[in-house]
Amino acid sequence: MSSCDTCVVRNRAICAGLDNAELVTLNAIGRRRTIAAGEPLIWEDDDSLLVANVIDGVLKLVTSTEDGREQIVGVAYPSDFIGRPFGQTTKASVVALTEAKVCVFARRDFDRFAGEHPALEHKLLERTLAELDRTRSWMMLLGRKNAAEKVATFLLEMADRLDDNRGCQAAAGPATRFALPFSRQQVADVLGLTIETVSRQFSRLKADRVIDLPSRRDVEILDRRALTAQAG
Amino acid sequence: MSSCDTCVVRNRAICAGLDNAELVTLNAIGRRRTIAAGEPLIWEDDDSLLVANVIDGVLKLVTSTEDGREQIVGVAYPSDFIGRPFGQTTKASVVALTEAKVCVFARRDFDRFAGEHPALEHKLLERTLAELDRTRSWMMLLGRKNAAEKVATFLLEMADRLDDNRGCQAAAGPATRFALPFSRQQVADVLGLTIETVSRQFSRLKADRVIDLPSRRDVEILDRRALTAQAG
DNA sequence: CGATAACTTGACGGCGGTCAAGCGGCGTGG
DNA sequence: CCACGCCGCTTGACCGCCGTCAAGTTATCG
Repeated sequence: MSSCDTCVVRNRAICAGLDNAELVTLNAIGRRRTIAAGEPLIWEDDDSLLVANVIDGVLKLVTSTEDGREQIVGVAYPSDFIGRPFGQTTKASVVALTEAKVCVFARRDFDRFAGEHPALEHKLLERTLAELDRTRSWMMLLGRKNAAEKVATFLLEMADRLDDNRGCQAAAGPATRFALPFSRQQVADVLGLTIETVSRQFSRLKADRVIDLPSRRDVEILDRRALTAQAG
Repeated sequence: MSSCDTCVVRNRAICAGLDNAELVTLNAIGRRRTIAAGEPLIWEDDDSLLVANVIDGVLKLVTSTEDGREQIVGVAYPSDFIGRPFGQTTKASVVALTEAKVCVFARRDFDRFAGEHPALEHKLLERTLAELDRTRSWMMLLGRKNAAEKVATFLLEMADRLDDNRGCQAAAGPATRFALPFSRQQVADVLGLTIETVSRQFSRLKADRVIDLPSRRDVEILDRRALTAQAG
């Protein structure tokens, strides 16, 4: 049963402004889909056929050059919107990093629905503006920060973003311990580094007792102050 | 006289969807302003008090670290929208690169007007989505391209973007000769390089007869094919 | 014509990329 | 239950690109 009634991101996603009648209409043109970790939802340079809301899980937006270099240009968390409405082609592939649940729409249907529902477009606009802000601050990181600063900034951002999805745990501020949804290679692809450099920076931070790495995917921030100081 | 009637970007900016009555209202809350080259319009971390449409000229959006490193995160050309509606603070300063004419609005006034005019919000959404696409492809450049590829990509993009503003010259395709609105340092700040590296890449391209540099600010593309090949 | 800022060019070194080997956790199969 | 292999990750050695520092050159403007 794929009803908006039971949707866990009902009040956070762009659907938040819609009334029940509108939700019924939206429900009729969308459908839920589960994507296994590592599976793509949208291919780079595809005709932009799909858009979607993330219900659960984490996905990456990635662009690559012909010779195989990759750059992760965005990460989508629950309640985030993915895809490119009102456009011809998407410039990035979307791939699930964890098992993910999404609510997908054919772009044509979504475009039409959006055109008739300004409240939805407004939500989408706010979200897009916020994403643009985040992307721009990431440009600063890519263009002007060194490896140590990149990794420190990354860990702090992960603590913030993953925290948002811990549900109702007393709005406890940023997490100090979390499971990375990224492999080392994917961290490298986010930061514009190589896997070896990322690994060395992680090891250094662990040796300096700024973080602990209880397992490959788990991170515990031991000294947030030190990490912030290194973030540039 | 600052009327929309005579506005040269009337049909390209986000105002394009508005009828005459709406324009009168918009006209009432906005005013034209001229900014000298090098002068700021918006300061980083300011309360987001202003938004604006670019009428003429080129402006940079720039973020900087406490220790003075700069990264240009966007460039605004005529008909582009600048500023951050619906938000608290802006994350970037806006500074004119050339003398610039803009149509400025108090953010509060603009937010209200936008809320009442879905057609305007729709235009703004399309524009923001396009800017996000461009920004993401720039992340690829910053994170994964080397100096030669960065400079080649930059020159090709400049040829395209500046071409858009040559007016009605028979839609002649990308320009082969143009005046950079950037100093060498600003090119470096766009590409995440140093001024010396930019200068060396320019010199190399000139020596290889891929481009000519008739003066400091002027560029002529002699061998577009070679430049494209080097863009990665 | 001189002062100043913008740019170019050269010498050099370090950060981070490349290549390669070693490690370790986990799943599979004997 | 243990042996084995695989894959992701770590670590080391080396080197090249590009940043840094410094000097020289060219435009621009009083």
